[in-house]
Amino acid sequence: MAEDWDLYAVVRSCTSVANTTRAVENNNNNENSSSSFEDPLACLASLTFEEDDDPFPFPNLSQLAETGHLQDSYKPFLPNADPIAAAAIDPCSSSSHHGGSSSQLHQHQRLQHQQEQPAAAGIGSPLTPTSAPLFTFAGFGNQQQVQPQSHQQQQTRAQPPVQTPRSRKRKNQQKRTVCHVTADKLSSDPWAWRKYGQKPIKGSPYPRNYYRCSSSKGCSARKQVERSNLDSDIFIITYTGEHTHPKPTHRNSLAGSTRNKLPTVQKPTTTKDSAAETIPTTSTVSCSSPRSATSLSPISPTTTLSAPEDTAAAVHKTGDNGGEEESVYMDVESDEDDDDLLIPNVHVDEDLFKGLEELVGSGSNGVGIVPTFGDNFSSWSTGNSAAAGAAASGGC
DNA sequence: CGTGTTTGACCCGCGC
DNA sequence: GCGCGGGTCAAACACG
Repeated sequence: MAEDWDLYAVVRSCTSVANTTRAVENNNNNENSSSSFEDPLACLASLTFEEDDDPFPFPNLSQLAETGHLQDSYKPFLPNADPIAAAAIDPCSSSSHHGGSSSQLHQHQRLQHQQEQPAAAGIGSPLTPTSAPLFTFAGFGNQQQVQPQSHQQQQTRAQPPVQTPRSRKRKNQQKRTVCHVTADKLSSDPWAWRKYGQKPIKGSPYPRNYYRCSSSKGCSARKQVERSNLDSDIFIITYTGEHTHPKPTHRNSLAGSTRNKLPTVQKPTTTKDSAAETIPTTSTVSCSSPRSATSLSPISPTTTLSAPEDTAAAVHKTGDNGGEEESVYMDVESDEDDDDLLIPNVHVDEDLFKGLEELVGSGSNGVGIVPTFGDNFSSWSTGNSAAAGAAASGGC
């Protein structure tokens, strides 16, 4: 079991975790972000974690891939991926995805546009739909430094990067990594995330969820998850801050993490138009948790799945898109100076989902098997919410 | 008891 | 300077 988990963890880690810093550096060296597209696994080389830090040294993905198992999973990330699918998830549209809503993202993206230099073709791809990286990994690989939007502003303001009492860094001052992932692959990373807030976003029917790393106190890593209002199948994950600790191998306690709470009917977050959907990125990731583990779904840690009504939709879309394009696009804003452990997208084996879907049935909520979003997404509708979540995030 | 989610209130960055 | 809106806090509650 443990081994199985490890495998998942490893795979996930490999697929998803990218060292921002290194990735950036590496990619910068390549200058040609597209290179990463061409070699989806290339990004793995830039994985962030030190061996010491990572209890699960990355296996030979290439080998795995050769075996075919991963190959299928990664197909989508391969160069030959279907362009159409790419278009579907066109990162470029990210700005549009948000609709005018997430201003930050917008700004961020705008900034990107502005600041992206020729060399930045990589993420730039997101700018060019046709060339847009179909998948996530490309994104990872393409992580590139983007000046936080407000750098300029910050300079002008000459505000000390001092944290406010609320430890709120100036907007855009933090490193940010934006990922676009499909619902079924939403969130999966080895870290444990704890939700600390949810806010309706103006202009977007979906609320934005705020998570902070709960693996370690004092860890400043945070992530925001919101649905694209243009494509409900796409989730926009924004990582900020850095993990100040190695990837969690296990959690001290699973209490609460595996709660089997019924989906709380999330009342519409006060916002006017907010549909109040909570994204289940759940946080909890108990990697070594026995229960979470594989027993349920080795899905991604904070996996997000689809909401009941969306469940089918999400699945369908996925299929429509060609299946699996994990369309994840991610761009990174970061300084190269630190060891970023920004969490990247994790790719969850599509086959797994397919299998689960089959088990559950398209219309079903997948009770007991496949975690699905509650009506509001705030919690797993299945009884295994936590487990699923754990699985999701921990790769268990 | 420890950890997680929910959610209203508050803080404050930012545009006007 | 003002107001909007995003980000965070923290109490209440749930779960194992």
